[in-house]
Amino acid sequence: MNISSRFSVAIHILSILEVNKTGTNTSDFIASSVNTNPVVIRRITGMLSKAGLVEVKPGVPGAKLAKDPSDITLLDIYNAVNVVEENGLFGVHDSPNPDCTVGRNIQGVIVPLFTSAQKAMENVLAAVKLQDIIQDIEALEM
Amino acid sequence: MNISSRFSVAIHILSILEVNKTGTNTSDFIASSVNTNPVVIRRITGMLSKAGLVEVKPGVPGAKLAKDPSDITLLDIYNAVNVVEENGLFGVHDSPNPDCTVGRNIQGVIVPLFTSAQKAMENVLAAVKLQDIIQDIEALEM
DNA sequence: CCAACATGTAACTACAATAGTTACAGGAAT
DNA sequence: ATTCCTGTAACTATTGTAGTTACATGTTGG
Repeated sequence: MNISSRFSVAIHILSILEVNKTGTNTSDFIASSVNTNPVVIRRITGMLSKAGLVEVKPGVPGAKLAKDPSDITLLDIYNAVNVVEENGLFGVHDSPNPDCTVGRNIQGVIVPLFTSAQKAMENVLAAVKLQDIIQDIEALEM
Repeated sequence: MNISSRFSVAIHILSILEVNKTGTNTSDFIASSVNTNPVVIRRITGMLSKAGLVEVKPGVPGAKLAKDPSDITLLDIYNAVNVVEENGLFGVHDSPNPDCTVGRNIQGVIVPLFTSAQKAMENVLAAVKLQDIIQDIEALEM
């Protein structure tokens, strides 16, 4: 299992919108950079739009960032593309047997642990801004 | 997407082995506590056995912990049941276009970030011992 | 005003992982 | 030798992902 590449593709899309901000970034153009189908790009761009990260209008070619890159965190993007449910990173078997000491208590014990493990991961994402990604990309081009 | 419930089931299994250490914990018995099929339990127990966390022999009813509960961390269990590849929590789209500034650099930028996010999550798991789980379960019974 | 072009989205396919199930081979012990 | 258990192969159903085709809808320049 892994977290859907929608997340990494979304970061890729937003990076292009900033790096190539003077150009017209159509789904076809972005798709050729990501190396996928334009419909995949439009689907993800739609999610980013609903989350208020991107501005895009039917019929009007190209998309633009709706916010400054320093106001967008990786966690914002991660939430936008709906790759992991809130407190749902770890699957938990349901309906354990209440007639067993372990069965009737296991969920209450592990769910908070799973939640805090997930939060620790998400906190790392929250600490990185799109701006940092752009800077890293441009630094690699020097 | 979520991380397979094999992980939570494995924690459940190991907890039973400790809490009911004086009894004979067959796959049928454990399955009735987890509320699943005995084969599912045997599959997971097999993984835990390969990882050296459990002792089980063909033909001999029941399984036993191979280590002290204070020497088993949730990370050990997580690794044993193979729910997430090393550095593979986040899926990354492959073959982005090298003719594009973003395309040729995006992977180099995001992979280390993904790795550190994953590690942060795994560090939380590493900090919890099976012994802690057992204590929490028993505390809830008081 | 309409032709050309882009976005939005439904519908379908292929593929992989998960979880449950049946069936049965093989080991252990009374 | 019978009985019970573990190990495992094989199959199913379900779900999520990613790619693709097709087409309706919206915009704009000539």
